[in-house]
Amino acid sequence: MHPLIIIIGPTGVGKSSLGIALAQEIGGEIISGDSVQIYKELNIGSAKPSEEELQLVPHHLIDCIDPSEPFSAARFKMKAICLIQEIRDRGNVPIVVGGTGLYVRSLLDPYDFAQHGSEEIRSRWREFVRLHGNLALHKELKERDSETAKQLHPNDVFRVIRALEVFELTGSTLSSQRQFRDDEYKALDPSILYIGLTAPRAVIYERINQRCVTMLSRGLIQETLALLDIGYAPTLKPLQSIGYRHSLWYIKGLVTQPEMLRLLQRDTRHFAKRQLTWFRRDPRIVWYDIEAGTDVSLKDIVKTCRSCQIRVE
RNA sequence: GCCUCGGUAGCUCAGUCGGUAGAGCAGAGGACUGAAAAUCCUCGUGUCGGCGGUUCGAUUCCGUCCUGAGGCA
Repeated sequence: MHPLIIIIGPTGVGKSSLGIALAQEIGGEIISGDSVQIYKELNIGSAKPSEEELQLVPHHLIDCIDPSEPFSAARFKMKAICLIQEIRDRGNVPIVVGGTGLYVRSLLDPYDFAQHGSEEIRSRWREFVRLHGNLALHKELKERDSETAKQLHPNDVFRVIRALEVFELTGSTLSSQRQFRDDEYKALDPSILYIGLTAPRAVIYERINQRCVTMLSRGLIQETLALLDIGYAPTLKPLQSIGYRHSLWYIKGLVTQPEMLRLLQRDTRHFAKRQLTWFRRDPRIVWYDIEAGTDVSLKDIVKTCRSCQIRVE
């Protein structure tokens, strides 16, 4: 048996605490599937579990990468797969907890991140866009990989450049390297339990609004200032994420604090909606509504664990 | 009580020299293969405050009533 539990869901529904409770219940170790909590120093804004919570059960891939170090879905996949094996070897149950859809999905479906990235190639194309515009860039891709070009909107410069980069690096098209269609979901091994945590939209939004207020009172802006003090550049990728981006606007004097809060709340809500869009179409997820009460969910989940032969104490 | 200015999409408002209306914000749906908390696409019918009148036709003009803000008593 190769037990694995995955907990996903929109931001702020309580994935972390469910993960911890479940890990304590069945002897699990947590692997974070979150693209921001992985960074050190980013605590308040990433809603990282507290020191005390992190002590309760073993946590991995959380609070472990320097904010200046580039990270990616590819690196996540590599590390997470090793960790899952190690945890199983220890006789524990790996529990992946996180809201970063691509990261989590990369563990379940045959995503091929084989082609290495090249910052040099990317910046060359970025310069091309600056000079000739989105449409010209898209045309370049069309000439090399019309299949992928058809799937990408010319304004999605980010992905168009990635496709051009892959072509340049490998000499073959991204479309020919695809191993599955995006709407294909591989059947899961019966010992994998894939849990989605959710709530009515209004509840999710209310929790988010409240959590943003709490983040500010806990010192989100001070945390961001401290990062700058240490010497981290405001242009670093992790500092462009929700919360830190907003703090930087405030610090630069672009917005007032009430305005910053408003935008922080709005962007977090939008983010939660995107997460739901991503996860909603995955038919393998078993959804639990937190309105039913987390305790009840936990009991149900443990029961489900037993019935699908996941080793439980 | 009188005068003035308002009452149009969930919110703030624009507009129609009379031919049933449109922006921003909020919201919704979707995409997603090495930045993914990123990046990107799509979506605006609402008794134009109520009731009458004029008109072929009124949200637009007139009357009246309700209602909000301000001013004068």
